[in-house]
Amino acid sequence: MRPFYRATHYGMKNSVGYLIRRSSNLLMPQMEALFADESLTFSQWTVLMALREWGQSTAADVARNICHDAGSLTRILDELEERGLVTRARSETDRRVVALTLTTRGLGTVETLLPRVVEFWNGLLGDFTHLEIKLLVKLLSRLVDAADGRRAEPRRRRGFLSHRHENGHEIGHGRRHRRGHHP
Amino acid sequence: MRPFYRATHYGMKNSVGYLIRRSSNLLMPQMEALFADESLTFSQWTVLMALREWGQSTAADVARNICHDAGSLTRILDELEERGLVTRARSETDRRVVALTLTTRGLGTVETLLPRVVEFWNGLLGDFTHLEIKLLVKLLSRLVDAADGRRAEPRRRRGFLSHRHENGHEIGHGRRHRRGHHP
DNA sequence: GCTATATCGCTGCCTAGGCAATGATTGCCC
DNA sequence: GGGCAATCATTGCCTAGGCAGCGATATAGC
Repeated sequence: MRPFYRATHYGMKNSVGYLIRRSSNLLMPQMEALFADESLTFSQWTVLMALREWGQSTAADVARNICHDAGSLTRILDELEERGLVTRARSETDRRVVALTLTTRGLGTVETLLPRVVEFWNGLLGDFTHLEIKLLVKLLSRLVDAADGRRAEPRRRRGFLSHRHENGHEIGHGRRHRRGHHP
Repeated sequence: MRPFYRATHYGMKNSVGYLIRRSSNLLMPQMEALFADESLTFSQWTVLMALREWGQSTAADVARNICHDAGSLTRILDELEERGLVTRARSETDRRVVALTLTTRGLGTVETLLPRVVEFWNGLLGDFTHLEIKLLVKLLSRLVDAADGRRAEPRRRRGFLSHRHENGHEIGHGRRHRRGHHP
């Protein structure tokens, strides 16, 4: 395949990287504004969505799915757990693993907020045809896949929890709210 | 226009927001890896590209163009100036404004790094047809425009420097390298 | 059974970047 | 021509998130 870009013609206007970054920088704050009254971060929202969508899973899996730092995710989960939106339960079959579940309250929050998100996107994409949106989604998905394949293969394991539904018992013994908590 | 998304069918796989964020999170680190030996941040790179592309402009304009926090940009410029890649010159016609110019060294850096970037993107988009890439760029541009229009109208002024080429003189009197420098 | 290696969740540390406030300017508008 | 509001670059403050390192556990090789 003949290459698309040439050094002599490469500009920001036709650079996918620049456009991605710019749209990300523009969109994330606008998304967060939708959750202001629930004081949810966009990252927190994404975690809730991920759990709703893929059901029970582990922190490591969620981190990979939403492409987020695992260490940072721990702290997000701390808060979500404290607010009663998700549940952590240590797995019996693999004691390294903590199974995450959306509580009914957490699910409720998602269902409450979802209409706003949908409305936001419908408004934003107001003068895109359905075909164009589908195309955009498809192209972006392929881009993500390509970018994902380029990271030195942290192979995405089959979800260990996807077929078994038995899981351990509660372990919520007093988590600190945030970092920097040193009495 | 009939809306595209519905709350009942909204999932991450078909969500533009999720895809944008994910690709951004995936791509930015990979881009930065390209500049590791020059120890350039992706943000720094973007600033250099912006200056190369739009010629001399002001910090505020660059901040808007690349959609970056102006305060943070000051610090980026501090470093770029210290490394001799850009030049700050206070404008004579509007003394609030500092005109930014890419030095020859800065331009050289861009020219050196550009082939890598081009190669990276050509590789990443290896199994996209040219038409698909053009389509992606066009759709993303429209998305950016839509998202940009939604921010309460911080009206993008005509570049004040775009037609006059006279500008002030040097002002590089000892900038601190980084923040937190308080002797 | 025993060691080496990988993965899990978690923590401390550090930096980039968002936000708000500042002082210096400019232009608007009456 | 004299305020008033907007814009500029800059700064300090604070937080989210990337990174490296940890102990616990699991797995593979022998």
